[in-house]
Amino acid sequence: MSKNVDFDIAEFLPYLLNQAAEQCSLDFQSYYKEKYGMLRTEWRVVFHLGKYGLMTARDVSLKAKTHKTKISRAVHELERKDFLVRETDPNDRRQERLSLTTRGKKVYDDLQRAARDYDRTITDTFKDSEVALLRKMLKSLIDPA
Amino acid sequence: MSKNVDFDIAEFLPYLLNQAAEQCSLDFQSYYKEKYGMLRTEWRVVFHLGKYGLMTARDVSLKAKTHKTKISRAVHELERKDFLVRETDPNDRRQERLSLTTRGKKVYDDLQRAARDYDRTITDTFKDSEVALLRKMLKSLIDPA
DNA sequence: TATTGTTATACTCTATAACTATA
DNA sequence: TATAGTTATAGAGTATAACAATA
Repeated sequence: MSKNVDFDIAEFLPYLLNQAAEQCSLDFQSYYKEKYGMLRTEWRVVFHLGKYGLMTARDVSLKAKTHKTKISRAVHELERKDFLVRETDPNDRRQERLSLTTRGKKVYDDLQRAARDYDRTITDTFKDSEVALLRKMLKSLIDPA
Repeated sequence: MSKNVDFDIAEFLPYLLNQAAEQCSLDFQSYYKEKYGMLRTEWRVVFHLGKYGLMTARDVSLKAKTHKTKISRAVHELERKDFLVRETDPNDRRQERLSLTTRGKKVYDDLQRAARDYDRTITDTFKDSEVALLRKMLKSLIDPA
């Protein structure tokens, strides 16, 4: 057999992160998927427009750390569902100013509340200091300094 | 605009978990993908067989918390790549006993070392107690008590 | 030449149902 | 009837290159 008997995949961080992310993703998906038929990138776009107001696709792409092709498709779908509108920037006609429709804003308010509730649910069992540390560590894993 | 100005998707746990998981996953993928052409479920199977020796697909499925259809395909691929062999259990001919080949064991040893190195790399900047807490919290998110 | 956004394409991953063969 | 494993299929997510329009 192997000499490295102490290594345990069940303790391997990429594995734990993947399982935890998948679990939480599935849980929260039930809000935006079943209620609004949205996909992951779509609610991310909605969240950004809801929080920051008018943005270009590029802005969202940078903020959400999501590739422009994903954003492009999500925007297209959200427009089709009447959750956002876009208008060409007259000063630079390559860009489009994206903003939520009234309907989109309602969806944002609803989802944002659901997100906050869900976040509370899963952090409930931990101390505030522990949750703060968790977030800090995750951010550091995402963006190694 | 919205009244809930304090909600920030950049602090939303499912979002942070997903980004961190994706980042780590990509990093570690370079080991098993580029070197051995393996996919995620494949190295998970290799890791389990490497650690626990002979197992059935069902055992792996339970241990790895991975659906049997994924395991089935991964096993098929690993067999094709000559990383594992299977033999029907004579006592219950529905089951197959899976085990790594000599080649598979070498791959396991190599990947396991790489995994440990990678795990050290990303936990290096944190205190041991912090890493322990991180793992504990991730496990609790995966399996809410 | 560079940038914004789109389209095409391929690959990976996930989820589910239907199936086989055995028990 | 139940279980181990397979196959088919669709949906979701990701990655990249090539492109049009504009700057």
